[in-house]
Amino acid sequence: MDPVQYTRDNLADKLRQHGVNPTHQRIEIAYALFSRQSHLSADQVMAIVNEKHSETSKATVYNTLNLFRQKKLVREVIVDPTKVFYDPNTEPHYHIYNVESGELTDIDASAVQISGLPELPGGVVAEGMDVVIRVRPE
Amino acid sequence: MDPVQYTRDNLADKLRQHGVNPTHQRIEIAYALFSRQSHLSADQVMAIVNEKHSETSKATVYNTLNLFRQKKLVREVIVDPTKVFYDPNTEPHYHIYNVESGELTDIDASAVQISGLPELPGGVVAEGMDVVIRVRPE
DNA sequence: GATAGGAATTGGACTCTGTCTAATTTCAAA
DNA sequence: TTTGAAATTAGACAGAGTCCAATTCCTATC
Repeated sequence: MDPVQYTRDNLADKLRQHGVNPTHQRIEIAYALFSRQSHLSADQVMAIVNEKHSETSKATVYNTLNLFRQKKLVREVIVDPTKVFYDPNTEPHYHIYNVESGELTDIDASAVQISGLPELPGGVVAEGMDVVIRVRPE
Repeated sequence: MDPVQYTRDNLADKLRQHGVNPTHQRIEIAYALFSRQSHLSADQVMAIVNEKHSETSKATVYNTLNLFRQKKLVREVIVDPTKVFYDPNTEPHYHIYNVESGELTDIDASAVQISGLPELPGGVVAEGMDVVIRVRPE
């Protein structure tokens, strides 16, 4: 599957495999997400990418994250009403969301069994299922 | 349980039962949500409540919806990255979300079985679980 | 009825996330 | 070297939601 260690080099390949032209900015944004393997908001991506020198604009960060989503390099996680998180893990999995701290943790989907879901209404196809366990400090 | 027909009168009682002082504006907002039994955004609530005469400000709509949520009269549904929906159904249930149309449909939770979820990390308690099936037109 | 005081409501300014646009820069191919 | 499409950019803009100080509304007490 994916390499153990993400480098700018193998990320460039990954982008190409998904039909994304690997520019400097796109590689840096991909590196921010994949090297951490964590859920980042556009804001956080922006801050990481511009840590050393300002090199990527807000517009590019948003353009790129939307492009990555379309090309299925990342997945959106919608749990916080104020911002979207981007998840570099595109394997089926679920989330634990701490509503106080905003912390987001993965749950492996392979162990989870869900049964008894109804038929979908006619004319639509499932795109995915999100499961979020909302928790708060005891 | 809840009355078959919601009236402004029995909604005032319902508010009181949840520790909410039933003012004119709060009753109208409750009526908008409960009489329709559908998922509304703050914007939609605002429009409904001010349909005939302008009688409730934006600040009050937001204040009231947040109060209703705290008092567990309604539940937030977070599926659309741009706005929160408020759901007058506080029984456990899940959702089908049409990402094209924005349409939100309930799934009865009692028929659904979910097993194999991991232990929660220490120091937190579950507040609820959201299940959203994202669909799009075929 | 009059008054007082806390609760609720209000307009409007403000913040924040995300989008849009027109101009500029980059880059690869010829 | 030229050229043209793709990518990036700054900054204006849009929409959801919050905040705050001022006003209005209720209710209890006299």
